[in-house]
Amino acid sequence: MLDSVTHSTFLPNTSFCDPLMSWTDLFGTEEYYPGFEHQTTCDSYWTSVPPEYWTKRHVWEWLQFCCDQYKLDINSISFCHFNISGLQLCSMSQEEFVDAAGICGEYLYFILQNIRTQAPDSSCLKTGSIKNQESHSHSRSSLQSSHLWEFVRDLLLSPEENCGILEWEDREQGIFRVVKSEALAKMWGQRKKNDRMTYEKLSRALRYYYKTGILERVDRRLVYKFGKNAHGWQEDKL
DNA sequence: AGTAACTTTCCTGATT
DNA sequence: CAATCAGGAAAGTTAC
Repeated sequence: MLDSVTHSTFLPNTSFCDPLMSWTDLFGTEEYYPGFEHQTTCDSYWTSVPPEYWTKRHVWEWLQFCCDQYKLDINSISFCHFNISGLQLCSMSQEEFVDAAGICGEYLYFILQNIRTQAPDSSCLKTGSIKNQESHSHSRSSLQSSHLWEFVRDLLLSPEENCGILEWEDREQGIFRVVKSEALAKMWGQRKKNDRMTYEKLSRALRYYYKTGILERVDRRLVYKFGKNAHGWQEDKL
């Protein structure tokens, strides 16, 4: 399960202050978190907000991020144990992490402790502070590294940004419909800073996912289904 | 620096 | 007819 994750990935010298990773990337727009950010396209970094101040939603997004980033098995995580604020998260012992997420719990605990020690670290704050966000806006953003299927998934899961572009056809089975194809393409293009994106091209990329089991073919126009290798979309796991 | 994975671009032809 | 689907091919990009 964790063969792709070696312990060295989480050694203390591993930086969790990745300067390419923004708070927005991890936690979405400021609409959810009016207390943290005030710029619409802010690029300040998530380490600028200590985990103690995270909301439940932040905690959930962080778990998802860890699964995506470190290839942890999302199915081994009991999300109901993590329906808690950042403050509560920080008060959890390593044993409690293991209880809630098995072997992944150990890694999650370790990652969290790294973030906690690095979030107030001056070098992180220096590079990650809101004041310095302008310089980062010119650097490579991990927005560009987000995969298409994750972008689609996250859009599906955030009605505020969705604007009726995507909608669930069958929530349990992970079947969804592209309602506004051109709008979807435009939004994807926006994320990739590519104004030549079209639904034609986007759908070609989606079709490649059939091969890898991220998506499954549905014999209906503009309808797709998450495959067994897609994760993070299931309602009861959120 | 090299490679593999992923995405974009373009295309031909089929289907709705 | 216009939009979408299916993939092949190849080039471009990103992550490691």
